Amino acid sequence: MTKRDELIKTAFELFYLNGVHSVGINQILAETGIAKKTLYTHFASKEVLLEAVIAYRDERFRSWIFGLMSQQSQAEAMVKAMFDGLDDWFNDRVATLMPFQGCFFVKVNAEFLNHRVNELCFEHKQAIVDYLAARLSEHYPEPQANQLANQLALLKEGAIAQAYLGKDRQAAKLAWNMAKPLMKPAD
Amino acid sequence: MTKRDELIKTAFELFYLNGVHSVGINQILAETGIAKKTLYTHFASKEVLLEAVIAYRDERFRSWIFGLMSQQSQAEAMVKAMFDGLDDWFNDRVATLMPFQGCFFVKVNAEFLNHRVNELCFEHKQAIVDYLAARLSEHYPEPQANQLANQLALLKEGAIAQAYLGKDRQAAKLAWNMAKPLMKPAD
DNA sequence: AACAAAGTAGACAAATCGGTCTACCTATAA
DNA sequence: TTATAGGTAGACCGATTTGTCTACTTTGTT
Repeated sequence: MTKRDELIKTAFELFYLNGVHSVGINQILAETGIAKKTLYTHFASKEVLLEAVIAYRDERFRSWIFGLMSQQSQAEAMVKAMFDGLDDWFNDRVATLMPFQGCFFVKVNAEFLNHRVNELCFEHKQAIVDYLAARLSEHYPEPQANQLANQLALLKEGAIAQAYLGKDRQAAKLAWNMAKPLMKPAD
Repeated sequence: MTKRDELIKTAFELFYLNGVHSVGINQILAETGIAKKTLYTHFASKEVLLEAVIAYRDERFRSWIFGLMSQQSQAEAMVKAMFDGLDDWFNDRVATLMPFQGCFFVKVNAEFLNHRVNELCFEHKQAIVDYLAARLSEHYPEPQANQLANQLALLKEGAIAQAYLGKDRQAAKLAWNMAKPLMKPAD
């Protein structure tokens, strides 16, 4: 792992747990044992580092969840794979992600206003809705496929919120119980 | 309005928009025109001020939404009142709240870890689930009433998340569409 | 009238922030 | 061999942070 990757990974862990503004550059350096100059040769500023961290988490999260969903060809099985994946995440059975501490993008988004990172966080969420809509459009006519994608995205966000702040680690199962009847009409 | 209340209100507005750690004490003082010493006679620290701000928002939000829900005696009408209220909130038709910028408690919670404010944010969310469960227990047997309360809370959190980060101001309507069939079994 | 509480204005301290810089040390590739 | 890139250690800068303090003024109550 390059120094650059080490910095991104450690910065993500600290940002995810404590928030972006609570974590100083010096804390990241102390944790990694990397010199300050090295950080600033790879990243022009803390903000640029944060953008790289967002891209890192985005890639990791999406390839994980899309990997699960892409293994299923049927619409209902695909959606179930998503909620089963969330259930694994909430209960710390996903090694590739960190121990569950809510949604990183929701957290980062909360600390900024009218900022570039807000757009990056939005794009992550939008990418998931887009994937859902694209997959569902093979099994449902429009505009049902699109509406269903939005319903499922709402259930997914609700599950994450309830699992984290609501401390309900079973929230993914509850969400799937509500999602299942929505899938019935077609498929 | 006392100086103390002015400080709480302005601090809330700034924290809500920009995040707690992004807003300095001096910024709150400049906005209110109040002297620094006055702030520290009312609040021992920024943290104590934040706790007062959380209590302020908690009281405002709960009395608003419970006020809407308590006007309805039927279970379905009560729940619809909640989602109608959320729809008004998302679309800035609620004067008593601020222009919609997501959930304050979710945002504050994101900036802290293993901290007293995390507990206060949790308590706010729990109070709403508790109210829902109590009202529903008059119309549904246990454990259905309790499960329904958790389902509705998940839909509410999902709607807030989608309305804010997902930029879907119609999310409350979508959530109510999913909530409505859940109410049918009894009532 | 007098006293206590609450207010203002702002200097100040100590710590921390992001970011720059110097001086030196590898490692690799031309 | 030698140049170039990437690395370390850490002093340093200016700005900003929370919080304290002094000196003075206003306000309300007894």
